[in-house]
Amino acid sequence: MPLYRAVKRRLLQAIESGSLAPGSTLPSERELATMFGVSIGTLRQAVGELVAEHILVRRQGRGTFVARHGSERFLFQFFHVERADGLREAPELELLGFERTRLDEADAEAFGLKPGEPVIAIENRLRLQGRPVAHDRLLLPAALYKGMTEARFRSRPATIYRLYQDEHGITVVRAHERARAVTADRHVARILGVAPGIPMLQVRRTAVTFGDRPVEYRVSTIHTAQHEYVQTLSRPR
Amino acid sequence: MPLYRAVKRRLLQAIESGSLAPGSTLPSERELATMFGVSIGTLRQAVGELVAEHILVRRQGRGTFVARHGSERFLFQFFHVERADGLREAPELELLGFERTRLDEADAEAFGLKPGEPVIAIENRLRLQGRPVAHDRLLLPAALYKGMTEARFRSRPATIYRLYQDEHGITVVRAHERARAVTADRHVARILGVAPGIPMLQVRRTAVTFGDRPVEYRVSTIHTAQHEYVQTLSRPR
DNA sequence: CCCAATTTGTTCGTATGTATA
DNA sequence: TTATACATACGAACAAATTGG
Repeated sequence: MPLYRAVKRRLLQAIESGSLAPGSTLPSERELATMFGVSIGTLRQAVGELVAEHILVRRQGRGTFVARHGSERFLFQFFHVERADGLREAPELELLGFERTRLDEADAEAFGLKPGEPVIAIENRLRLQGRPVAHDRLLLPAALYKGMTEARFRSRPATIYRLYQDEHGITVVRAHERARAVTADRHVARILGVAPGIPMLQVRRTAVTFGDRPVEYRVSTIHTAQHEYVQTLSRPR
Repeated sequence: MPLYRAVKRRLLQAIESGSLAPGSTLPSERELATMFGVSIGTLRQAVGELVAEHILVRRQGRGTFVARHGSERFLFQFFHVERADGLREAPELELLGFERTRLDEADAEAFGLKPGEPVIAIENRLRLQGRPVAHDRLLLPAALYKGMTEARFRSRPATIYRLYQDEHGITVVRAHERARAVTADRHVARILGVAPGIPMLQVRRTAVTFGDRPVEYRVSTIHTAQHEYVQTLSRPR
């Protein structure tokens, strides 16, 4: 294995273990190079890959930081519903339900966990421009979110992913999504104020942290009459 | 502007202008560095960015090449419908229609071009596991696809994007997509053999080449009863 | 099968530029 | 202004992969 990859691994371990917390500043490149016993060029190559993966952020004149959630930009990366005319806005979120339960067969399959696993189930309504647009159902493995309470969830200052990170040390690094068209069931129709049976976009997302460990499973049901689900694809990795 | 960016621009211009064709081999790094009058490190930095953008491909011991379409991987990058159980397969494609027409108001808006622009309109049916799963309607600016005929389109050996590249020198570098749930209209329902009115996933894609110039507009209508639309999201750029 | 030439990959180190506090 | 940090540019040396003889 190349030396710079070994350095990258050690940095990644420090981040995953929490000894380098999100938002914290790394030692300077010169110091890190000395610590690891490599040249500054090699150190920069290791850091460069972590920057490319959005795990670190470099700022000229200031330093290198462990990336954290919460920026506007990041929000839109994981929530990219916008009005058909292209207007983007942060969603307004209402907590409709919060309960502790256990994974049933179907959810366990989709989540990649075992049936019976204790989970926290959360239900949200999202509004854009004041109008209800989406319904979310979240499942969180209870074992990872010790001390999570409805009050805490309700009173969080920033985004959900930021809450995971700040309160539970969980950093979402990637998410897999699967989309399909469904008809609105009575439950969702009532919550969003639409007629049952109309077509809705259903997005099932599994969010993972380092090592592809699942940390959140979410089913979003989106009313796409006035809004659309957007993304950009680039050439393969 | 940093020197390596100037070098990158010159390389990019050579690719866009066609003097470096897709699939061709670049001169060695040492030669390029001499040609551009920069150090090999600076040359490598310029090439490195183009590699990161998937415009060039480096192979140790062999050389550096201008990337081309056509790999299986690339296909899946832009066509990512798979069976609900996760099975992935290349789609079987049937050409249903091929005609020359002009952009109407609505399509022009979505495509980012002027109404009345001459276009080639193509209609396809896609099958997976032998069953009709999606309907595509493509619009191509006729000005960019001179000499395109139905016979040529029908007899292409590889993917559509590869055809664009080989026959018309058009390299698709990125695509923007907007998804929504709709009800199947009579036309699409008949083609896919489903009941009119059932929910379908509609994906509208604009494919662009260098400089964000649109080169294809496509509306896919996907039957998501047995199949799903999949993707992976990573942290922000 | 091995060798030699070629090409990219990795590592090193130094010097200078630019942004920030 | 000064100090510190990352950014850019240079170039040398060796490693690893590939190709052809």
